[in-house]
Amino acid sequence: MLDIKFVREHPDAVREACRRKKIEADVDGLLQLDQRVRELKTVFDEKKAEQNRASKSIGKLSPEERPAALQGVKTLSEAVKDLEAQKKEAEAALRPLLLQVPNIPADDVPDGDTDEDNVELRKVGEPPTFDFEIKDHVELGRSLDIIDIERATRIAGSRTYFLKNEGALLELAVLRFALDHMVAKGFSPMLVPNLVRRVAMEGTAYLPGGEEQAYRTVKDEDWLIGTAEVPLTSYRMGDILEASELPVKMVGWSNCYRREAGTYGKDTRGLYRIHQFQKVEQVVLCRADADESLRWHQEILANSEEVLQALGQPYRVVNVCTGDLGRPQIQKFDIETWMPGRRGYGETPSASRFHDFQSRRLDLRYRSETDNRPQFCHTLNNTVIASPRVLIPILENGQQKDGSVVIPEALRPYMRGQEVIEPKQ
RNA sequence: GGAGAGGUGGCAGAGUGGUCGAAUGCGCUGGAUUGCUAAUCCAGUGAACCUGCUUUCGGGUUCCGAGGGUUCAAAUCCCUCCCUCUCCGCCA
Repeated sequence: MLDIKFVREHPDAVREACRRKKIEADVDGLLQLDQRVRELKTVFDEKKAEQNRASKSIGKLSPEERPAALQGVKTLSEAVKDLEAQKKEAEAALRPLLLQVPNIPADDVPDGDTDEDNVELRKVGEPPTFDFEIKDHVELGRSLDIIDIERATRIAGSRTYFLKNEGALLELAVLRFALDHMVAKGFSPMLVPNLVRRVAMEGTAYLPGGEEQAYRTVKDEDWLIGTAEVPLTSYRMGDILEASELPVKMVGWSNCYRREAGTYGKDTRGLYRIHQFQKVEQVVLCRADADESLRWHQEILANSEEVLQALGQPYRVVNVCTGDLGRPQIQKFDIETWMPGRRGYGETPSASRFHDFQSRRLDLRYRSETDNRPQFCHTLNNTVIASPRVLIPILENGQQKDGSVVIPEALRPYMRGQEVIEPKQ
């Protein structure tokens, strides 16, 4: 959610943002309503002040003097009530309009319609070449006896899986490796609620709008998180932080649940697009300073790149274009890892910065040391690693002619030193 | 699941129709004192919004969980909802 003052003062920037992001928002209607709200407020304030003065003086009157004075104030009070109703109605209509308004994309976000227009910033690592016919992760998972999708489907439906044997250990290894990497960088490790109230979903801007994408419990209205970003960013909701507490650097580990509605027939094979996975996620809360925000954006992006590099995975970084950017983001960098089975790069981590778009909804503020007024924090987040999706490149890139898979060195300490996963049959 | 208690400023915690944006304590800021630190003393210290010949100065409105009601007047009375806690039961 943007500051209404900002919209008022920079309507053209807001219209430009709508145009670039291809998001509809009634900016003119919003501005007209804002004007009306302020006019009503001025009139209401004046009348109410008059009433307050009159009321106050009644308290000081003697019992004999009161009845006469009461008559006059009563009509005044009725007029005030009427004005208040009008004002409230206008204010209530304002919020939904404001919620439609997208955040302003950064200048260096490329224009475009879909992810095909995302701009590649850099490639790191060379996709491996194979002198044999490669298997994809589904085939490898079966021959190594580490992934079972068929049986999962029987008991849990589409887009589900079992990880077993080294598959289970490999997932825990990669997650733990990612977590340790972030803890070494000063991020606080957090195990978070996976089931949250509506406020947290709304505060992080997943609701309203994302109802179809999230699971909800039937008896209580609780939501299964699609990412640890939800509880982590909401963690200090409603607080006024001391400036000395910033930046808040957190790394959370959670299960993530996504309905993947509207994706029927898309990415149906294997572990790419599934209903449940585990993710290590980094979240930063920092001062309301665009430059500082940008520096953190680069840093959290680098953190995730370091993890992929340590795992020896070839990847590229793309600057996500306006049409593929969500409403809340200023800018987003996706990291795409080479997946031989797809003969291309597949999305893995995704680093976003929001400025105060989320914190305004969450009422997440800090008291700056310069001027003493509370200000909204800036929020950022990035995936460190999401599994089992990351197992796809690890298995596919690491496969050998004999059907075995080499475990990245960085993970071996978490696998009791195991170097290779051998085929079972 | 059964019974009860409660939601007040950065925090703790008074306040049960007007003198309450709200006592007191802690914290914080400034000052005094002080070999240093601590302690002590004095002063200040909520937020949002509107507005004033945008002047580190003023005026106003709103906010005591949320929403509604009673009243000239509500933190205080009534209703609805949300949330938290305690005890009992059940249980990983």
